[in-house]
Amino acid sequence: MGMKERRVREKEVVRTKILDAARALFVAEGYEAVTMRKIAAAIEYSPTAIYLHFRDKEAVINAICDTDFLKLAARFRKIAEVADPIARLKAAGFAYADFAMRHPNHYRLMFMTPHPPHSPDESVIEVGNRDQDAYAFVLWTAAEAIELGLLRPELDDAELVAQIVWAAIHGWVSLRMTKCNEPWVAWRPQKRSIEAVIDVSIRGILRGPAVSAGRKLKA
Amino acid sequence: MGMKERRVREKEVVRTKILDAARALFVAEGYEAVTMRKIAAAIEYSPTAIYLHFRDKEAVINAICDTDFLKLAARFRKIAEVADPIARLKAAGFAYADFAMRHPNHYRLMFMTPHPPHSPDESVIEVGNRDQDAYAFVLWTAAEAIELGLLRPELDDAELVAQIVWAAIHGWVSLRMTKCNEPWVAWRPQKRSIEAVIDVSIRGILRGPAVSAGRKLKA
DNA sequence: TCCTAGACTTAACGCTGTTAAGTTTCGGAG
DNA sequence: CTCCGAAACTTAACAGCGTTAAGTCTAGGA
Repeated sequence: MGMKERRVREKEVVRTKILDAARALFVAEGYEAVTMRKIAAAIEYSPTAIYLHFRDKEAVINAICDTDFLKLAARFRKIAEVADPIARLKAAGFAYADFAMRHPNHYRLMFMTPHPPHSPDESVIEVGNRDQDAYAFVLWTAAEAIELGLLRPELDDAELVAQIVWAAIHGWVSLRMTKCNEPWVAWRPQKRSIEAVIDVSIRGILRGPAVSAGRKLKA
Repeated sequence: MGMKERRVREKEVVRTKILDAARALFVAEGYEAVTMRKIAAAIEYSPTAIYLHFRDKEAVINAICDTDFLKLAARFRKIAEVADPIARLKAAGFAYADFAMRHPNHYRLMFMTPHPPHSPDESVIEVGNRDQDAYAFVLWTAAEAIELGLLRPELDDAELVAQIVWAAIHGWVSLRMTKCNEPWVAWRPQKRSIEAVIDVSIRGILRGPAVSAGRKLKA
């Protein structure tokens, strides 16, 4: 009976081999360096064997990114316990930046290269579920901050607020990644720098400290 | 006598043909779509002819980006006339975002893909000259804002301030570019969105309105 | 008239992702 | 036990890429 299941299990083994070999290449040298032939050589199969397990090269690398991004989701799940939405937003910002800097090639592929409209059905990640989808998490937190009246009254749109803070942190991350070795920009220490970015973003959206609602400059 | 100059002139013509053909491909379809063979076909030369005018494919595309980026520099030169550094920073932010959205492929190549340490001698752009180098422009403006005491006292580092606002706007631009068609993020109208990003960044770095120096929360 | 320098082409190399066709292996049915 | 069919895998190839070595052709200068 269990014959079929054994076959499935064996196939799963090869699939995992492929993913592990591809991941090693990917984290070390990035998308371009991952070659069907190199993966094949690493696992001692022929290049075409990979196509029995994945539709194409993109599918291989998407599988890697999907599984690895669940680790970020796990960290977010912890952060979700923070009650204060502002503190939560800050914590998420740090976690996001830290994750990105630790997995630069994953990050680059997922957030810095354009893709054909991602078909959600073939991904593990559940869109809109804030335990799996980082954007949904930020959106949820922004909505809560608005509801508690913590933000400036113009910022009544959670989607907009989420996009603002996401942009700031993503901008910091991606500039660091692509321009880290440029001689014409003097990067400050990573910790100090990301702290400043998060601090400025939060202050920028926050309702001013003890300034009564009516007293705002229009400039 | 003028024979040599004529030869030089003729060579320049071919060089320009190459650049024009390559630019057309580049703006329409991006780096990957620019192929030595396609350029060659467009100008009715053999692919190898291109190598008589450019070291390699990268050199062709760098030449395009360099010349086109001088247009951004021209806009910045106008903005340099704005006296108030805060207003100048805002104006530069809008100009930067506008330029990026109008030349997405240029922008992607220059700011969203990693390069081997750029050798400055073979580029037209003069690093550190704020009339040609956009980063130098922002740096200069940030330094002036600090000097005039317009920013929060912790932000006494022009380089850091420049990086913060650059990150925010670059983040907005690059997210828009790569994730513009994602169904899971509801982008707000471009104008409203970039205005919010710039507004939040500026408010985040600005000394609070009429809050005396001693009264800041440490949280 | 001959020579040389430069512009250009042809043919090729080694690499890529991908596919059509062929081989090998093996559990299950007759 | 034999045969079949399906699944796993390989070999060989295609079309494309950037790049280069070698050869051709043209025209100005001696």
